[in-house]
Amino acid sequence: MQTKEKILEAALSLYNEKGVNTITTRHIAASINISAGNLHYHFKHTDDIIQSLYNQLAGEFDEQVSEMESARVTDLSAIVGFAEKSFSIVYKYRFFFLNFVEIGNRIPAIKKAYQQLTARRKKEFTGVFQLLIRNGIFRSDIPENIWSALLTQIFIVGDFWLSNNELTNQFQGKKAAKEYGKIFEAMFYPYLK
Amino acid sequence: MQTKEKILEAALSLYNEKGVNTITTRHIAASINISAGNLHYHFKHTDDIIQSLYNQLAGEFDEQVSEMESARVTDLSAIVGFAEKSFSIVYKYRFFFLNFVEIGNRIPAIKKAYQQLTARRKKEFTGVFQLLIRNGIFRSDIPENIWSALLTQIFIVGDFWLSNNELTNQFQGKKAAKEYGKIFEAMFYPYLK
DNA sequence: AAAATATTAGTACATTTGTTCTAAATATTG
DNA sequence: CAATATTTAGAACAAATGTACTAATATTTT
Repeated sequence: MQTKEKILEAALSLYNEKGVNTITTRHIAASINISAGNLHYHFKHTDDIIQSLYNQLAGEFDEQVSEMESARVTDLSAIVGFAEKSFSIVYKYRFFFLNFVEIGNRIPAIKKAYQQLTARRKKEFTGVFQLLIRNGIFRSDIPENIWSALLTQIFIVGDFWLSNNELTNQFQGKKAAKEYGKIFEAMFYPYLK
Repeated sequence: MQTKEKILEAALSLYNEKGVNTITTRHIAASINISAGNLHYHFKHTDDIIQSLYNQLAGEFDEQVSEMESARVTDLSAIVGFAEKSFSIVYKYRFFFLNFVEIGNRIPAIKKAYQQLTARRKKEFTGVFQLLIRNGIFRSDIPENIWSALLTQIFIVGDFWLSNNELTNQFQGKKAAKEYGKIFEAMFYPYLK
């Protein structure tokens, strides 16, 4: 494996484990037995590492939105399936979501990219909702502004379930994604016909 | 005003404005024209300042939960009222909520206190839900696990609406609380009879 | 194989930060 | 008013951090 990849892999692992603010380039370098100088040859600035990891994350989300685009959504299970995939991406890159605001402020390009990604995902979800209403899965008596609010709720829960877990339940490892998956799924229950 | 109070006031203001991680004790001291040495006479450690601010925050929340306890909740407007109050407390101490996980990990006493507070608020909300079902405001055909999931959703949205705003909409000042208040209120809509 | 290029370790430096220490000034108490 | 305690400013320090620089080594190209 290339040094560059090794750095990214080690950084992700350490950031996830100890938090993005406690890990320095020296820690990352030491963990793969290279010098700090070498690390900075590959990534001039620490933020370049974080940016690279965000690009990975965004790539995986993009892929998932594309799948959603091309899939034929006929019932709730499709949404649940996408949610599961989202949750596992969030878990994989959890250090971002546990410090999202700070990272977004520190690296504006990340905030901007995230906004675009969110806009795209929102549009996708709106389409799915309309389809599920037409198919008689979702209630047809819900006003537009409630659907719109639901979308925001979905994104808040989708982005911050991990933070809630960290602060309260502290389910370990993949169990967290599983438990919060159920909570996420329950969001749709009262909208079912 | 006592120096100690001045420090807390300045810290809250600067933390809210620039984020808890970019502000140092020197910044806080400078902003009220005292020396860093003096500041550290009043607060030996930086974290003592944050802890003090958390105690203030928890006090205001406690007060609000107590009100909820004693109030006679007969319709949704009561919940909305409590939510508004919560939202304004969150806004007042926004730096916490924008970095909650990190602060909680850095100062375990805060995490612990927050968990207890959350437990108390959850119990309170559960009581209110039951009342509203009995009063025919909420639907009576919702299974227990869905109510329980709703509670968690409520706390996630209640704690992280600000983070979502920071990352996406960026409503300024009190407008943010107002807009997200609407989104919060909408959470209850599909549960209404 | 020689030359050019890329990669690496190690050192060094400037800055920042939390905190401690000292001595002066101020306020409080007897 | 004298003694005592509190508060304050300012200097000083050690540790940490990001990153630049240098020289050696390894790899690739010609």
